[in-house]
Amino acid sequence: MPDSTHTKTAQVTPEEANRRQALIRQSARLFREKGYDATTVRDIAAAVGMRSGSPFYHFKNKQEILKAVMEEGLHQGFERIETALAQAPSLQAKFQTLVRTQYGILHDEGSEFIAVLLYDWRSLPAEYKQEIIRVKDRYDALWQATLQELLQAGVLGANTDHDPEAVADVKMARLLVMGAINFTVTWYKQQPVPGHMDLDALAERTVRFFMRQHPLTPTPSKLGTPKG
Amino acid sequence: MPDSTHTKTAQVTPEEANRRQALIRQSARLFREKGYDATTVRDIAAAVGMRSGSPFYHFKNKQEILKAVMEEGLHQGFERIETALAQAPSLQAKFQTLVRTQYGILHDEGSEFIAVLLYDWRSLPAEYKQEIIRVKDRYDALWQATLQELLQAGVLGANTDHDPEAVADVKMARLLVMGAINFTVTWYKQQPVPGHMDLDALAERTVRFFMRQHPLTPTPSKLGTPKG
DNA sequence: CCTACCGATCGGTAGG
DNA sequence: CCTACCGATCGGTAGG
Repeated sequence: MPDSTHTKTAQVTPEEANRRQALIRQSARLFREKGYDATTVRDIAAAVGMRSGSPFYHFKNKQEILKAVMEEGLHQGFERIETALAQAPSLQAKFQTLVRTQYGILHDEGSEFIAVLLYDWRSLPAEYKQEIIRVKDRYDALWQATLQELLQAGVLGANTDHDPEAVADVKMARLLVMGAINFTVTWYKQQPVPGHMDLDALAERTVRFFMRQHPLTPTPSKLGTPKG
Repeated sequence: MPDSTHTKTAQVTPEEANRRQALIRQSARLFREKGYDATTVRDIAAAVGMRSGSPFYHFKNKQEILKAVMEEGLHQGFERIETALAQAPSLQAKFQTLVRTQYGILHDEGSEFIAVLLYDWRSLPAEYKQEIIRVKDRYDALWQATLQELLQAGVLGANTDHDPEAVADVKMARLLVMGAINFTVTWYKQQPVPGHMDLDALAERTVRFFMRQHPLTPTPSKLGTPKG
């Protein structure tokens, strides 16, 4: 239908971009639901009203669709988190909005991209992984910076007997906190039931578990500190 | 080779049990490495020195192999955790051994079963899921009991302004702590490099992040408590 | 547990 | 983007 001379690397029509976006969105939904391997290209084509071979007009192969889903998730997520952080009035609010935003990214309807990244990372070819990691590093850096501030302020985690400057400690805190939150993709499910814990409640409980209301005066450490 | 009249539901020879165990072990290794879907029955057969059709002498289908892998993991894990808890001299030691043991279960060589459960849960048919969940509930109960004690003692998490009796709080704490630990399957990798963080160090850092050395006197809550 | 095999599915392509 | 199709792979089975 598009009569433009599309040489694939040249410009794409807005119409083509739309179709491509539809494929990415529906693929994310299907991957999240059944997994990358269990989703066939035929499933994806059917979800956007195409015939089985047509997705390959937009993507070289199935793996490129997966890569596109993950990139979309990281870009959307980065923007959402950056915006949220910019509006937070305090350090405590930064953490709260970080957690709440991440839960939205993971669990909002139509936002299945990052869950797919978490679930189907193994299915991504090694070459593609490198490209995605580069974007993911920027995403993680937003977390890292905020968590470092929280550690320095002495309001994150159960103790203050760590060196708040130590990158290793900040990184460990990030991996544990993000791990706890990201792992909710395996057990949390939104439900429109009155008594059910919604994303606000989930975020509030998470924040309360990880963040102190008031800074602690450092307690004498009972565990030996390895060196230095 | 086995000349016994094996009617499949009747008794199995020790030799058959051995072969079955070998299939489970090698399947776990392959599933962990490549994922359930990406592992073929031919891969599994080759790993134990069988021909492609022979695993079906021991298992009705591929999904039953997955189920067996998960069951094996839960049984082994339950025993390891139960034993470890029984030997812990104090409440603090209980948490430390719980965390360290879980890391062993997730990352020890030859202990890929639970990682497969975490990674490939989606691939398990619904009927099988129910059976596995029954065993998993007992496993989680060991954690739940210990975490409840820790919350009551006021040494777990960043705050004490929760009701230590509230089951919902204990459950949330368990999901967050186990989530953080279980999520390490996505980023932690054992390496025999001198400077590399080993499982002991990983456990120590985790414990230090989640557990206070000394109980806190309850701080006045700044967040509104929803009801009651 | 092997041999020999099948039916179905699936990613991907040629040619318009 | 459709039509028509292919080559390969894969889970699973019959029959010994």
